[in-house]
Amino acid sequence: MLVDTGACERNAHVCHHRRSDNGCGDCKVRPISVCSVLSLVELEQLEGLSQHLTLDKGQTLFGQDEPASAVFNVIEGCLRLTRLLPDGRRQVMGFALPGDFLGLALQERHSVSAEALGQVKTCRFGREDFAAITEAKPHLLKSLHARVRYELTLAQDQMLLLGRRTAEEKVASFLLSLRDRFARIGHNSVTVELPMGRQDMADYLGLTIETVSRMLSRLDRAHSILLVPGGVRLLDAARLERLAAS
Amino acid sequence: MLVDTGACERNAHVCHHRRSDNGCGDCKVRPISVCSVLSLVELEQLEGLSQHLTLDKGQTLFGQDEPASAVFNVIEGCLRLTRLLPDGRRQVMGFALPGDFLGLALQERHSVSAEALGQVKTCRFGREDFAAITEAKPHLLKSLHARVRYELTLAQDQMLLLGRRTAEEKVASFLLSLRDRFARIGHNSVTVELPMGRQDMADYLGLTIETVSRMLSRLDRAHSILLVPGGVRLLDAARLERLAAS
DNA sequence: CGGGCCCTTTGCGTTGGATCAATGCGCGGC
DNA sequence: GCCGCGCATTGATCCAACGCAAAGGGCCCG
Repeated sequence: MLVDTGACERNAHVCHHRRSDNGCGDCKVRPISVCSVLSLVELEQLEGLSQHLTLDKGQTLFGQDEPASAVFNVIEGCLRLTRLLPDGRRQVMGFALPGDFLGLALQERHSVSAEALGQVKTCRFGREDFAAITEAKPHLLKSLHARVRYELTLAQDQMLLLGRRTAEEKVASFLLSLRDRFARIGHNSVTVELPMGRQDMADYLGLTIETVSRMLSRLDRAHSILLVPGGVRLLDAARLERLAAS
Repeated sequence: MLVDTGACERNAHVCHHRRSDNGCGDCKVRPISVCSVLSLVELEQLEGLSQHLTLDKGQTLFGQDEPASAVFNVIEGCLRLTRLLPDGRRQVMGFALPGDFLGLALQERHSVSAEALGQVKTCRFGREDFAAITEAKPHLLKSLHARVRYELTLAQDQMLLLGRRTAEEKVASFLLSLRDRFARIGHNSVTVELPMGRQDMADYLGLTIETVSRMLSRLDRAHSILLVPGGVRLLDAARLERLAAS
């Protein structure tokens, strides 16, 4: 559970050049992002204020307690959102996938750090710029509002999971929710990719790495899942659902 | 942790008569509620759409999975927001105090039940009515938005607490956060009132009633707190802070 | 293709909090 | 005042998950 506090990489690659090839118009995640409510004209305005930003595996998009100078749309890849206690205990607050919006809470300072779990592409907006846009566009505000409300219900689900579920239920529930999230962004498959390591799963579920590993092995032995490199194949989703729901 | 599913009381008292004595104009919680952003003229419009609703101890304002027909402002008293698993395990998602808004998530159905921990007074708005008001008043939407964003950060704090803190840290942290919440609504005192029972605290913190009791006794024995009927006197808040922060 | 690195898995002993079981205690009703 | 009820406390035991240690396996790099 203790993690090293090694210096983190911040040298993300910013595309300053005009994005003629991939503007907002043909953005892959537009239909599932907060931008989906904007018209083509509005998208063009937005485009001028945005920057593409690419991160490599392990790089930090922003760190806990840093001033929140920008917000982001995730276009590609997966990020880990973590909060660290002074003594090194860590809680993973969530994993951001394509279409997710980072900085919803719009606080002065980020309450979590966001780190890339693989190559990640994001769309960056300056905080001031973004505040101005939402001010001017009530339907964007409503879209953001709907998204925070959704995030709040997810957070409450997670509170129930952390407070009252057993290790096995936690792991089963995690695999299913990840499958559903991937399905919603078009990755429909019985094989669920796990872009995060065991330690990340453990810190997300309030467990230790050993317990996560043991529960995965147990589910594997029971033929509920099949452990494959980089992911998990769900063999008996119904059984997992029963475990997750209780 | 198992709770009986006895029939819950719903016969809340509704004031249908015109509230000449206590309109929104002199509402006690207005400065700290989402209504604080409305002008006096707007408040009068709002008043026509609202109903006062009084609950006695143990009565249910709304139940989990019921269609969400209304939203509420808490005026007086304290409510417990709980989510129940099919097998009876319970998670208390939070406690609502005066000034709090119930139904922020604006879902089709309530994801929690809300039960009065003592006498409670609320201000009720029909769902449709309320949606129409927020549609018409962007500053109210912004106020709600700010509130959900705040709730989201609270939920994340709670996730860290549930996932990574020890029993003693959980209890210390709970007492401090309750003190702070009471302070914000004017109840400034070293003695923190505990309107909820031990079981409620346990279900909020992901513990059992016995563990909560033991931790309170331990803090008492260490002279960090003093257990008094109906509450707790914080004797060494600094020590509690150290425990809570780690 | 071999060595080193890092992550994962597994075994085994430990433990924090759960569970079980009394007992205590405040409060309302009679 | 005394009884009964619902909650809270305390003690004794248990067990799910933790912590440690060692072994396994994939992958990169020379």
